[in-house]
Amino acid sequence: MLSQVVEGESQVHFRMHQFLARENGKPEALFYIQEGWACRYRLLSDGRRQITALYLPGDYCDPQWVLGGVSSQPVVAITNVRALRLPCRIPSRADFDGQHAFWKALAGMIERQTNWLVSLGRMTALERIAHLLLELFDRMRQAGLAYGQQCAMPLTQIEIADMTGLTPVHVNRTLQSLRARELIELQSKWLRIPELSALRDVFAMTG
Amino acid sequence: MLSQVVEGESQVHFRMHQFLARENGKPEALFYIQEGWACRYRLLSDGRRQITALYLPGDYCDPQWVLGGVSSQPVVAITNVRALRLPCRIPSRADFDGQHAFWKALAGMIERQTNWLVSLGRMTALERIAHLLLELFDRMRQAGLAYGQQCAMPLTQIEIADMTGLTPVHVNRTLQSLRARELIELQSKWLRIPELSALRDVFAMTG
DNA sequence: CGGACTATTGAAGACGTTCAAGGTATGTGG
DNA sequence: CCACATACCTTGAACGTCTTCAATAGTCCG
Repeated sequence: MLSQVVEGESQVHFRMHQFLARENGKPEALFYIQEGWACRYRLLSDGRRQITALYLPGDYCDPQWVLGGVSSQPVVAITNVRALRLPCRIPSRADFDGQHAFWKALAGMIERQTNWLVSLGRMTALERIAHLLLELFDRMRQAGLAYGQQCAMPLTQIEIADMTGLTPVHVNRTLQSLRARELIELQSKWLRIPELSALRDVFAMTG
Repeated sequence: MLSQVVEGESQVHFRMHQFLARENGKPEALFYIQEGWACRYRLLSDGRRQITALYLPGDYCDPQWVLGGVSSQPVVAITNVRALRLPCRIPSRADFDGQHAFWKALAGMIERQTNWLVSLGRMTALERIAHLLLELFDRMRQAGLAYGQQCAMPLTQIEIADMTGLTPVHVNRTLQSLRARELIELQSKWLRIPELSALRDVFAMTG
């Protein structure tokens, strides 16, 4: 149907490890993720990697592109991804709902990025990983992708390390510690949080 | 003159340690900083603090407020501050230049925040502080406030610690190391960088 | 001049890293 | 269906960066 292809809007697919955007290029499109996970990251010349954003179903990737900049960091698919390809500019003013939703999404991304700064700067390994898992579970729940107390968790421990600023070895030991305290169950890419409040007690945020 | 007070725009002053915004409140105004430094931060319940944004002359504080959210973090003046108080919404569409400049400012803040994630997550103390000082010098230069190879640097070592996720003690030792290598001169709130390229070589970024 | 905040120094200790090895899952082709 | 390769996970031991605690000196400002 032609009517579905409004302003170049169309559905696209990416395979695991495929790039949605490369660095130093003008992003050619804005993607509305419908299924799968992706992430933005930066590499240092000696191989150290820091993931700087995670895109889940329902997220725009990357919202800041509409502000007119370039994509200074690559975005890669963590799992297979199905997305809507949108024109890379501020949503039409006629579409008030869409515009409002988009600004809200951008504000949400900034808010999460700020929380992440606190996590990386001032939290211990245990707190960082608890914080990450809680955020992921919450976002999956808001996307309607949580089932009871569990949700999919496709990240490898290496990817968790690259998000939390730790080494894979220490991520492994920290996850074991969380498991031993019965705060999480995590196996075969599936996360279960028996008691949200118990996991939240791990870190001590004010406000 | 009445014509200078357009849409409630007016000049305001804040003294050192005075709040421009408190947490969990709807921000009442957007501030265009004309003079002085301010910062946004979060406190953990045990006293740990992480600064999550720094506002220098020429910056909007806080750009994300126009996206319609609440200010989830307090903003406090580091020095005395003189600012322009603007209505807290997206700049008028009639003012194309202003609008464009504002989006560029917002994009710049997001970009810096992203770089900060890399710094906190994957860089050593030496790299983090070199990175911070370079960013500050660069922003001061762009604001026309650098004189040759030097600029004002009103931050205390405690504030540097709260930005870089380190302890004040370690910040002190790391600064001494930078001084010993003759990469920086820093005394009485004044920073001099003899060779930008030498300081840049401290950290190894790709891209 | 006195008080408070900031900077500096030393020594001991903790958290996380590094290196290395072995074990477990997952997918692919024969 | 099994064999094999690759990636991921797990474990141990030694090490290093950064923290913590504590005490002293310096600076700013009323």
